[in-house]
Amino acid sequence: MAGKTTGRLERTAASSLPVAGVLVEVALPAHLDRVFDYLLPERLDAAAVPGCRVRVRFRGKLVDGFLLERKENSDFAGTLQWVDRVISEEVVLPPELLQLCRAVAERYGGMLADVVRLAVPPRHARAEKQPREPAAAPPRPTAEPWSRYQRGPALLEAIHAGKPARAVWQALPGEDWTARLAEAAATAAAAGRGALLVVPDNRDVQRLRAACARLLGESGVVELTAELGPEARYKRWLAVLRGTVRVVVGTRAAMFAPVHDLGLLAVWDDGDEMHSYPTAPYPHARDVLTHRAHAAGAALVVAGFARTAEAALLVESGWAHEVAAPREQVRESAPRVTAIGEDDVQLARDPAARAARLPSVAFEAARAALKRDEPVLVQVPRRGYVPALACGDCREQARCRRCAGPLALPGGTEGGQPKPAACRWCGAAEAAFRCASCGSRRLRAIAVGAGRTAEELGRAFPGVPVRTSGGGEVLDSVRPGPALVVSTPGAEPVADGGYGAALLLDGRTLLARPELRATEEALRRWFAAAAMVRPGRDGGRVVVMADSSLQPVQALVRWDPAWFAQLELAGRSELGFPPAMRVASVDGTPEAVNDLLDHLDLPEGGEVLGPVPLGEVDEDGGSERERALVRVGRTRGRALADALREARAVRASKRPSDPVRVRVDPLELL
DNA sequence: ATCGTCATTTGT
DNA sequence: CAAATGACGATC
Repeated sequence: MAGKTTGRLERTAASSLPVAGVLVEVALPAHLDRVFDYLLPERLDAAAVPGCRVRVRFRGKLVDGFLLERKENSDFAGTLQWVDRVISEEVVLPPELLQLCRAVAERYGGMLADVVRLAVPPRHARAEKQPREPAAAPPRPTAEPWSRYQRGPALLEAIHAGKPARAVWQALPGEDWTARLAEAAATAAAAGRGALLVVPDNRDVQRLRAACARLLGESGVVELTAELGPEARYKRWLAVLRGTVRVVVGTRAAMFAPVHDLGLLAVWDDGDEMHSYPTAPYPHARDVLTHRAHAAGAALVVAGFARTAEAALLVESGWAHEVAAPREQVRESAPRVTAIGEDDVQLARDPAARAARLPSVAFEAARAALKRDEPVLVQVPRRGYVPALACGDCREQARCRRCAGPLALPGGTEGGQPKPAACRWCGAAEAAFRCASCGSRRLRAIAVGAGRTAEELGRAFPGVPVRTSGGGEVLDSVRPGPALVVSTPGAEPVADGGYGAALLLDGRTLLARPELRATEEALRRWFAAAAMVRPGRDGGRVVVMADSSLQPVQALVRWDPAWFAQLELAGRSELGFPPAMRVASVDGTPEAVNDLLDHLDLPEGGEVLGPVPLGEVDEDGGSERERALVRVGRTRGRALADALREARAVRASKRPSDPVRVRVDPLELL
């Protein structure tokens, strides 16, 4: 190979392993998702370490890429281009990380370059100059707090022993889950291994990082999120890559973090859709961590106050053990939950509460908590989540005649007609609205959210401070003492000592949503809020505005997330939905979707559902999009991903065509 | 995608 | 007969 010539100037190739396999970092069509060979000049021989970044000429232009391997020969028949330069000797794509990226690309039928882009942050030269200090092993924390859970101490013991324990952890209501996960991470670190903890959002990252820092010291843990900014992000990522820090806390952006000697991976609240990466190939933190645990022989903890059908499947299939507290312990810790259905609604007698139109049970629960100087959490739908309605003439807010809750348009259609207005609290439909103050029959949409609810509640409890959290302004915590805390789901501030009561006002609407995961999602939000309320024996109460005969409501009342997750999983199995089946969605113009399906070599036993219109119809109705679902048995997932990748590659190699979006395990099916 | 090459069409 | 347009197809 040495002495090979180019047209103009002669260069000498490295004497040993002169061929470099390079993954180029440019947007390429699907059929070009592969490694390209280049010739390595002698002068770059020492610097060209597999895993480093290089610059090469591709399509005549200089582009960045990753040197994946060095070899003696190339299969390429044409003349190889030269590697232009080695950008940095830092090995940013070590073999284990490359393997992970490959596995994820295969799992999702996506392109390796797309996954690598998610896994390796953009380079920032200055960040590479930081010192490399080795991380010291911290002391092992006590496993005592975990003894409330069956198999809890055993889990920590396994983590310490470096065994690949796999657990679905059902956190007890009121549990300081950040402290528990920090203990688990510190246990791994004490054994000289690394830990990666993935949580839904930035606020959780901050809390969990602080909890870890208490056990590991400020330098013993690092946070990785997308919000960090290029330099800080790369700097911290490098510290992880170099093994300078053992424990990583982050959002989904951290799911590929190259933690050394992985001993523990954990995902908190895996039902939160923030765990799903919104860019191709749309990997999900739970799935990626599951794979990593398997590949690295590390322990895995899938945790939450609620439980997803996916977590239930991990338990049911015997892949993971359940780490949960005995029933008595659950009953001890849980608040008392009351459901108020459509038929049970009774307005409070208290004139102030009547003015705020609060049901009496909710009013009493709140008043009792406030009397004990405890804060009350009020969970309301996200702003703009459901457009509320007002009288079209006098602008007074439109009210349910049964319970006086706010009326809203549920959205969606029923028999071709838009659904009539319905109460946001009790769910009763209102087909013939008549304004209580002026008698008008006209309705107009208004934006109602936490602000309005807060105002109304304030009137019902004069003198009690009202705080709101959600939308642009999310509170991290509230001080102990009487207060009304109005929050949208997911934005609930932490209350030291817990809330005295929680009112979950969005019941029916949440449950009525058409999505596959609507029920699971509603229950997940309720559990998250209710878990912040003090135990029932200390007076803690939760009032949920939903019919007590519904299964998710029963699950909340009995505090049994596992039971509901099992039912949900059984239901999905019956319908042939994930996670019981492996499903991929194919979105695009009707032509594009059909074209891809034509090229698809469907795995054995697979079937195509649809395509169906995707709702969002264009102004002129011309370029509406469609979605088809492709479904195979759970064990055929890999075959489906391969078939989808192949179909896209064949399609892409032909003339430029409309793009299709393919998602394996999409969060929402329709 | 984007940029070549080569064939075909179009203009004078 | 040259310039302009367009269809492949390769991209190390």
